[in-house]
Amino acid sequence: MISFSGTDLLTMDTKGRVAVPARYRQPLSELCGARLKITVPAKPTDRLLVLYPLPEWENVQAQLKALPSTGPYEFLKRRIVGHAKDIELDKQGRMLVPPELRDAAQLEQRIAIVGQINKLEIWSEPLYREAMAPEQVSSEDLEAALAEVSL
Amino acid sequence: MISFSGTDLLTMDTKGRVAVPARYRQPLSELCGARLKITVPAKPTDRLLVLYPLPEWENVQAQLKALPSTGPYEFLKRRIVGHAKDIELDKQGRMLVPPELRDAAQLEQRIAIVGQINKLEIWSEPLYREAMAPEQVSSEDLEAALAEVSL
DNA sequence: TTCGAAGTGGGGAATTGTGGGGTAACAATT
DNA sequence: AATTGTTACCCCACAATTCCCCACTTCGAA
Repeated sequence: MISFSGTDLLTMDTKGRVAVPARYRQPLSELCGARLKITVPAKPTDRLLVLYPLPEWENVQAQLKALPSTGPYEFLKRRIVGHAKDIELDKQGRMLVPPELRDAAQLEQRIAIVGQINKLEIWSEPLYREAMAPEQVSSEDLEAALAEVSL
Repeated sequence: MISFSGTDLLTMDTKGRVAVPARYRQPLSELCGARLKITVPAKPTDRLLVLYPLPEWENVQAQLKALPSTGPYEFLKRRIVGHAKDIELDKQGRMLVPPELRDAAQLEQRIAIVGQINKLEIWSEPLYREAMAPEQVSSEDLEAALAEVSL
């Protein structure tokens, strides 16, 4: 299985195309013929997109399917599955981000692609910087979280 | 398992390459084919990079993956995994530090590589000197910490 | 003083990211 | 059904970066 990590700062061109970082291309091609699924994240306030290799997506979808159709579960399922679209890469290794998802994540020219183990996150670069700024988390909370891991 | 210790003062060239201290090369090659992972430290205010041999990184990543996707945990995971990139050494035993990490740690020409048991730290030399200055820690705090160990 | 190992620098080829033109596919409209 | 317009995908092209190789230099040990 692939493991995604690291950030790539890229530009989305006027046609809405974004290059998938070269280091992922061969692994993705071997794993699933570079067939991917793109959708919105679980939290409606988060401004980013998530990109799964198809096998990973199957796993996500199975978990969602098992949820009851009530309240927040139904919301979650409807939101995530309802926004999910297929992605393939063109011959230069680029994906075409669907317009409605571009809007949803407020993507402009500058993009950050962030590896998160089983998925890629796609951010507007300015929004990503904001989200990663130190003041986004109190140092007490962070210290507390750090106490639970040994790095 | 390798144990890193000691400080090496080196220079990063204009292409962003830094020599890995020679005494680590053979052990690293035997342990994991000199495959490493470089990323940022947990605290967003710290200006340095951390370098793990791949087996050590697997351990770190497993711990992070187990964290919930909420509040400071999500921040921590997104930050550390999101910045982690693969490193291999060229034939002269140098690594190429990715540009976005160079920036994050404010690396310039003069670099300090500091062994820390299971990982290497990579500092800008001036920032390292600063961080190691006596006034960076209150002597009361230090005394308190010292009470917990016998050296 | 010589030798070897380690750190440093740079040339040149290959890869990667980016932009844009042309054309085929599709939808919407007349 | 014909026309128009839009979109997506192919190709080519350019620039920047990365990678590979070779070479110089410094320093300590023999």
